[in-house]
Amino acid sequence: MVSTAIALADARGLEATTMRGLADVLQVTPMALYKHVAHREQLIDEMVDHVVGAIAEPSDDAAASDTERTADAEDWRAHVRRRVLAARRALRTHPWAQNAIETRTTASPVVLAYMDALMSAMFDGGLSADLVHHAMHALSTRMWGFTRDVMPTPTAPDDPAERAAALNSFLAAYPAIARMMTTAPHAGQGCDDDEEFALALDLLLDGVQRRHEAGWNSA
Amino acid sequence: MVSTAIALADARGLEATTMRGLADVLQVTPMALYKHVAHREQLIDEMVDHVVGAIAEPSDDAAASDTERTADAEDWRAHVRRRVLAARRALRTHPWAQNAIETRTTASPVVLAYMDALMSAMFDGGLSADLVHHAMHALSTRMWGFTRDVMPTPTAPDDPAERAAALNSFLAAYPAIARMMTTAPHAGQGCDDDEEFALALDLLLDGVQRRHEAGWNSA
DNA sequence: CTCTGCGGGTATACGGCGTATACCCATACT
DNA sequence: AGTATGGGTATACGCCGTATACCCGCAGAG
Repeated sequence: MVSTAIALADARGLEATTMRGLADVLQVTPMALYKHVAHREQLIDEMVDHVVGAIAEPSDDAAASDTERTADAEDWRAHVRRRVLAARRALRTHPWAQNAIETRTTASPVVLAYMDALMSAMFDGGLSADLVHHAMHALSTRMWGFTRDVMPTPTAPDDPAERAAALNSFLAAYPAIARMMTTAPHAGQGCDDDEEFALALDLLLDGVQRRHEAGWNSA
Repeated sequence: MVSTAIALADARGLEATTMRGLADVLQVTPMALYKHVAHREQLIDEMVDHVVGAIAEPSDDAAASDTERTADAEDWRAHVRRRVLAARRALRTHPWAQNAIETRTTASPVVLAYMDALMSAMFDGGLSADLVHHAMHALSTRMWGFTRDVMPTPTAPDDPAERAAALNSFLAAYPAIARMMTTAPHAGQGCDDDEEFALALDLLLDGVQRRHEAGWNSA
């Protein structure tokens, strides 16, 4: 049932994954579902658990291939990075998971286990509890491997002339956006989300690492 | 009407801000609302615009008091920081705004204007289009001043004995979380969200600045 | 001064949703 | 042989967003 729900959400989104719709797919009465979950929210909880549980633990092999192996204490950064990228891979086929995860109100054991693994990698690297704490907050939902698409652009009109006009007034109204759109290397086509994500992640990990090396603490 | 809707959402959440409920508050038929908005989503669009529009532009005074004034080109970082913290202040009383903003499917002019201002501060600081682009992605939804609370802990049972037992097994199951909870400076009471936020923001801005100074580009 | 268009309100109704309550039946165990 | 029970069904309630149709008072045109 949970996997059917996941398939349904993959195909049609979380909104469209209703009790009645799911029952339909399962060729069953809506009320039958309530023999297995208490309510829709719990169904979603279980869907989240399912996909989060499927995040692969980075193996030592992967570790070896990813960076040359150095002292264990130095590895926390690569370890965290791999874990987060693994999460990204695992959740990539479940676009609904982002909203689902972010709207859960309490963390399940599976979720806690993932966070615990992340944190213990940092502790193993010698980071202070203080810094680990701040690092987790800074990572925030990025630890699940997704970023919000933050710039959904207004849809352009169909008519070419109108479109050109719309584009022009757009560029005039938002000069900085215009400048970025027209001069960034990838100008025109969409950007590489994976690269984007990795860069942002590295930015954060860099910062944490630097603070760690500087013996930083929050006081 | 929009401001009533905002008040309602402030008080009872976005979910509870239904057409019927809002109509009720306004002492009007539900259908009357549809003379002013095409559908609920548009109402939410307007609510978002309203609160985003209220984000204060940092004044030069604020700038002066925040950092000693240096060459304009050096100011981008402080400028962005102030703007984002202003956003945080403005949206703080509207907890629903986070979800609302993140679920909009196209950016309104007000939203675009805010992003444009952020980006133009960076351009003024001499950052490359490439870097500005990446910086915006890295900032992501943090540019609105909120962070997802990423660690909602399971609720503890009421009975003290049970609670202690639950806590113990919790600590045993998640050693790294346990270690952080018990040794981080703020152990026990909740953490200071503002400080947390500012730190994460600084981490990102630091990273961007360093890359800027290093003449970084994505190729 | 009447007519008319219309901005903004109302009444009713539809189809969807989550889910409470009550019933029902096959199988597995005593 | 009798019974508890896991998993299915039928029906119904109250909520939601919103389509459609009506209505009324005022503004401005003739």
